[in-house]
Amino acid sequence: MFNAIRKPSLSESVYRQLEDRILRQELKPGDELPAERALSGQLGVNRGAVREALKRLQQAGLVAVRHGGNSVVQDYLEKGGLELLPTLLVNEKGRLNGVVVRSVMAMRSSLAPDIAAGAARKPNPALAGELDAIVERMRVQKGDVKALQNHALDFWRKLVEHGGNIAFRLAFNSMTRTYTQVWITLTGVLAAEFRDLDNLAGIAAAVRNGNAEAARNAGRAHVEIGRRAIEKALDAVGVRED
Amino acid sequence: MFNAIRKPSLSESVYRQLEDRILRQELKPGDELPAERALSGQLGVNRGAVREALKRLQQAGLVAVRHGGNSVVQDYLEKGGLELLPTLLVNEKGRLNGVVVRSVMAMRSSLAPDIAAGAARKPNPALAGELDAIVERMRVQKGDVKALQNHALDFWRKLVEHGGNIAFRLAFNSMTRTYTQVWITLTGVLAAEFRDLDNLAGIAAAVRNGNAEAARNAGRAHVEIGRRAIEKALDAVGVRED
DNA sequence: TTGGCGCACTGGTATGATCAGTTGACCACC
DNA sequence: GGTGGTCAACTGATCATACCAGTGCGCCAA
Repeated sequence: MFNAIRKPSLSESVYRQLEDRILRQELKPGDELPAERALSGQLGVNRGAVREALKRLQQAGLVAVRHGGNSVVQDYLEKGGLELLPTLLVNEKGRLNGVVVRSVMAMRSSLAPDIAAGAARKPNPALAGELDAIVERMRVQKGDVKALQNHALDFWRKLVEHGGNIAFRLAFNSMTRTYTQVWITLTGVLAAEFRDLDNLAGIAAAVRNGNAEAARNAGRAHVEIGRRAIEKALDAVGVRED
Repeated sequence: MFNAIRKPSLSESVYRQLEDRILRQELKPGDELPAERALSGQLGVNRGAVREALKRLQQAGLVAVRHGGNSVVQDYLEKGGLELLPTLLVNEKGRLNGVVVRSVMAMRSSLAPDIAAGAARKPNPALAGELDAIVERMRVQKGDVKALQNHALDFWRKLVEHGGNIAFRLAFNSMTRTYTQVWITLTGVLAAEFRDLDNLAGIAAAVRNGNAEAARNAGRAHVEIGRRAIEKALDAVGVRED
């Protein structure tokens, strides 16, 4: 296959640059940004592009725009949302930030059991059938880790789609975007989890019977496999505990 | 005290209007928006304001903007993040959406125990002291539910700030924004939780000793009180289970 | 000390022109 | 019939230049 060519717009480039500088702490909370006119001059773009970028930064909680005064950098730890995770995940050199990886995996471990339980609150043979089908495909392709990874993501997407919890679903979207950004890096590390078909089958069975507790336990056991694998990998690279 | 007066900008108004129409399903996924020039004409604002709003909608995952073609409404259930919760929480008449409330409370129940556990992973007497101080203030003001509500939020904010998990922290920000939007409505409903100082004190003690499991259990017990209260209130109003 | 005034900043809004990507109709070719 | 080229009519993207509106400061008179 071929990859589509995407040319980022000017305002997109401006946004990325400012977002990066703020998240990398080059611009600290309380700092004032240059005036829009000055910024557009320094960046060599028209003022409209700068304004579009500033509006997005404002929405992301990274800057505060005040009519009559300069824009001020905000503390993303107090104002930001989960959308920031993909950017926070990698540093300026494109290397993974271990602390952020740990955080995301911990959050996944918190939510996954309840996502599974939510989908299994009532018996749902139709959904269980779809889940079983995915597990079966994984069983067939047990040697192809990349295929397993795709199927695993599909499995959880189905669960969260049918759980009826919109907060879980929106959080899942943010976490998926974070995850897919380091997709290839984690393929190998999470292989052990991808091969744990027993717990996935257990979740499917629990969904069929409407056994929320069984789904919760199987879900917890499943994602803990991946979490431990990540911890082990991070320890090996020497990322400190906190 | 007095409340500051804020006059929304044009692009803000445009954004709100389009966001609302999309989240209320008036504009469905796949629908094409009018051209920017047409939209600015219909809304009676300049094109820049429309473009600034569209950039924000794009960032929120609500529309896809394509050079050469019209912008297309996206499925927020697939593309949106937690930032959408505050808007989803209330319908066109300003009434609470019970399904969304349930979702948020469920997510809170998932995260809170692990947030408490994260803060208690290692002994932290300093933090424990601050937490105890908050609990003590709550004990003194036991009759003032609004004050209790503020202190409870402070308590959890301190926990999540010191837990070292950035994903929890960013999710907490989104949930807090959702929560504060219906602050007064929930004051009375959650009163029972606010008065449960025993579990909060238990969390503080666990933080002091570095007893993560104790913190997790106390946290779970605490938020479950509020969750059950919400469920009861929703049932009374006749919001169906799913 | 207080309040009013004015200037010099800032962001907010408006307009009109031009560049650039997308689509579909049309047509000449093989 | 399928291929590829051309062109016109859309669309968004970028630009330049005004002017309106809010903020903060210094100044000065009451």
